[in-house]
Amino acid sequence: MKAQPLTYTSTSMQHKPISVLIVDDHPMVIEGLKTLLSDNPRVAVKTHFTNGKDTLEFLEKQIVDVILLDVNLPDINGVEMVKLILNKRATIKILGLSTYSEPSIINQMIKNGVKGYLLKNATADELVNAISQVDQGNFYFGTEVQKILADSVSQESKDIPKLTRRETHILRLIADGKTTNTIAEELFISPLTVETHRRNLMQKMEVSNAASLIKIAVEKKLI
Amino acid sequence: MKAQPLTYTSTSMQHKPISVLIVDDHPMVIEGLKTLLSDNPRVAVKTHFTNGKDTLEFLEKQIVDVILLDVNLPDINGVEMVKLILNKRATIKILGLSTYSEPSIINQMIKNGVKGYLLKNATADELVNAISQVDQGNFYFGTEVQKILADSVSQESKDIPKLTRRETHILRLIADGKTTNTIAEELFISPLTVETHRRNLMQKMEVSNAASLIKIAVEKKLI
DNA sequence: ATTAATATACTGGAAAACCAGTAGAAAAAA
DNA sequence: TTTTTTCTACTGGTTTTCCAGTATATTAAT
Repeated sequence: MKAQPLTYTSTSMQHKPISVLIVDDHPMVIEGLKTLLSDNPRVAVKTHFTNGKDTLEFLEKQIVDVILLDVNLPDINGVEMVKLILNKRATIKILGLSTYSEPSIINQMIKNGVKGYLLKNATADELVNAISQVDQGNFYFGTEVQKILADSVSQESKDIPKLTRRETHILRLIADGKTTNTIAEELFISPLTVETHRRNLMQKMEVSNAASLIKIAVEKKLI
Repeated sequence: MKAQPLTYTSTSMQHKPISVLIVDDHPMVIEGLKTLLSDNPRVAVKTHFTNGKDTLEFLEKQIVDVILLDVNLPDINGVEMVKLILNKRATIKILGLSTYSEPSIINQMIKNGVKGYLLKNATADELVNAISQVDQGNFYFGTEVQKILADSVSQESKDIPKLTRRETHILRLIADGKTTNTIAEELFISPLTVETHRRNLMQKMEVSNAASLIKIAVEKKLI
């Protein structure tokens, strides 16, 4: 059942295999991935590298469909790598790989254009599914990764102090870069009142200046 | 084969079909989706609704695996619906549906927790794949949707004045709510220097206070 | 009807930000 | 190597924010 090289089915037909490049500074991981993928005729591991520089050089001349990219390379960090690779070869699908899942890094990598993210404890099935999905141009993020991302998001939008309507309004105006006096004029109230609101806002947001106030407000999409 | 309740296969076992709820105010679309999905035994369309209220009422008592949710409902807008649905039933996977792809709305819906987004010109294969992926807890965003999202991102980060490395660094620190003196101490430079950088930043960003500076910086994802 | 929350407004003083102009040293680009 | 950019630093003065209180009229909520 698994020995048949040519098995066409209606939906998932498998033209030529997906060419994959593995980039990881840990040889053990490389071998592990190769083994896991060797069973599957839909995937062909083309070669591998253990650092960023060699990878980029290789990509000058050759191309692959999908890159399994470890986040922790010795020479160039993962976030930067994604940018450099896509700069060179915009069509390559990059699948981030990491043992741990640090939300900020994952977020940055997504921003830079990775198509998916896998933890290294992924099963063979997950691995193949992920490769196949990103090869088709879709995203793939493992359940655990999603959970971590969701956590970081919910943390972002959690404990947002409830602002009164007036406070929200004034916060928006502050964020627009308007001065206390301008706001006061606009709202037909005393500048001192605006000041008080600003202070209350800062207290509620637990910050000590308007800068942080606005940063938080913008980030939490309060305005 | 389909009558057997227990059929385990190694990889793609198809327990019971994925139960799907269609929510769209356009009957034509509903029928179209039903037809497209009727061919596939892995998907079972449970029922459909043409507005948000009925959908939410239904979900009080019953549950489905995946909801195909149109963005333009007559009573409740799509973004709001996602929030309301997930509030009630956090485990339901929502797949956004829309004829056009408005970046801002898509972004908001993603933020609110949709697992995927499909344009209405999707093929049957895409549709089934999307449903299957989100049912498994993965994300699915069609190629076209991704392109639109990428565009909106690049637009966000365009015409950003080029900041020097030092300026970027200091901007980040300012946005963190640190005072000039703190920054100076951290960077082992004079507060006056920090001041100069701040001024240059404001000039480059064409604003007249730190508030606007940070707002723009955060919005354009410079930091 | 009473309590609680919200929006309003003030004083007065310390700290920080903002503005305008100048200028030398170091690093990068030509 | 010369030029340009970037990073550094200063003077001196104005404006704004920030802090710590206090207090009253108007709304909501109980």
